[in-house]
Amino acid sequence: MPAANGAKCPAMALAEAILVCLTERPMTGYELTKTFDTSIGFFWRAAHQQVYRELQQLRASGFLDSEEVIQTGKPNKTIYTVNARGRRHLKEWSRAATERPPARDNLYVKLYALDCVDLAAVRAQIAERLVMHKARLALYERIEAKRFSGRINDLRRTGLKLGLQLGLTVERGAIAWCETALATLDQHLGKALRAGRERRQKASA
Amino acid sequence: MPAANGAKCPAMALAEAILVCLTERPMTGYELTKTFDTSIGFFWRAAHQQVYRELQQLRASGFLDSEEVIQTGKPNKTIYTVNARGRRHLKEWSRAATERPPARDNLYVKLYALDCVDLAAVRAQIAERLVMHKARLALYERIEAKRFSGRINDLRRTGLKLGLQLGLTVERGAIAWCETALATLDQHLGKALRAGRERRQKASA
DNA sequence: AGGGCATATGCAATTATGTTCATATGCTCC
DNA sequence: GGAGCATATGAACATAATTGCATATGCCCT
Repeated sequence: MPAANGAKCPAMALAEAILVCLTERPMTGYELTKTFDTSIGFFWRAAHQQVYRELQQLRASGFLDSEEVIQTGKPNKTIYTVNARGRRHLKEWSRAATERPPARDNLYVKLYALDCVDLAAVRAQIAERLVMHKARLALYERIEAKRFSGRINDLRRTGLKLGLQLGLTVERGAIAWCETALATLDQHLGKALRAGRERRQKASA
Repeated sequence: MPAANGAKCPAMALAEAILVCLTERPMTGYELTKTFDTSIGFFWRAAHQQVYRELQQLRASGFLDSEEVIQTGKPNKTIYTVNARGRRHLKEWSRAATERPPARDNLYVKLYALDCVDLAAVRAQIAERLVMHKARLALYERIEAKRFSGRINDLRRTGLKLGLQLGLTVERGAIAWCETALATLDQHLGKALRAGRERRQKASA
């Protein structure tokens, strides 16, 4: 299989997510992995095994240069840098249309057949989501206040700010929805509880 | 490999998405495929090949009963029904915690390194998304008006309405964000245009 | 002395998802 | 008479993502 393919720009976007991270600064696989746990990890997750595998492929494709750094006391590390070809590839890839990916959220599937699920369990799952969305929102707000409060001129940070704003919008919407959903489900659960109490009273009468 | 596994409830949720569809009514693979193009397809997509493959596995796992219907003029069809075991499995599965899946949207990756992309192309992609989100919102609003306007009592339709409300929230947020993003990018593109004009004027002077 | 964590990397296997190709009939439209 | 669509199904291949296993050192805490 030839490594070089100029024209074709397929999906496989973990590769591009890594390239994009490395345009900020050269990094090791280990550092990249930590990035996929935090910043870019907000919308794209990858385990360290995936990162290392993809790095090798990107180097084989000629998009990355690598430099091994000998260390004492710790294992040696390899620092990867996006080269000119990698940057060209990224710009080319950015021109390809982006499809909106489907949500593929198990919670939505459960919602789709609410009469077939364990209602109390699903309620609890939505409550957990609410906590998570609130935590995420608080985090995004902290980042906004700390790093994106003033006027922003450079393009790089403009993109990051837009991403952050998208995150804020998504979390706020999700929080509002969770609260509505919990209220709605509680009505149904209350009904079930009352019905259960009545049955038990009749039985004991 | 044994088909029966009571305790284990792994991810693999296309299977559950199909089960959930079939709890509404028994269907053929062909009908299911159409469902994955519309209603459940709003958040979970699957091609007919995936659907047929999964149906066979679900039948092998003992979650579905199947009945072949001989037809003339058209190919014969197989109608699948969720049996008691399938329903038990679904209820059991509904109890497992749901992780929020990562967005994995290429557009966000491009946003993440806005200084490395083709800015005009990305702007155009956001504009396309805006059109798509507006169309989707309009569709959801039509569905809401037609099928979920009055009071809803049964659990099944409550779940669907909650899903619809989530969709409305998501699309409205996305539309607002796209409009902000386009305005922001236009400032940068305007700047670049003006700079280009100045360069050309100096060159011709 | 042993447990756990941070650093640093990677192979192998499995699961999940997506794409290409294949088949077969009858209808309608041009 | 051919193009294209609706009906109806599936094998085989290809890509992507997750999970289990594996290694190695130094530090801190108990």
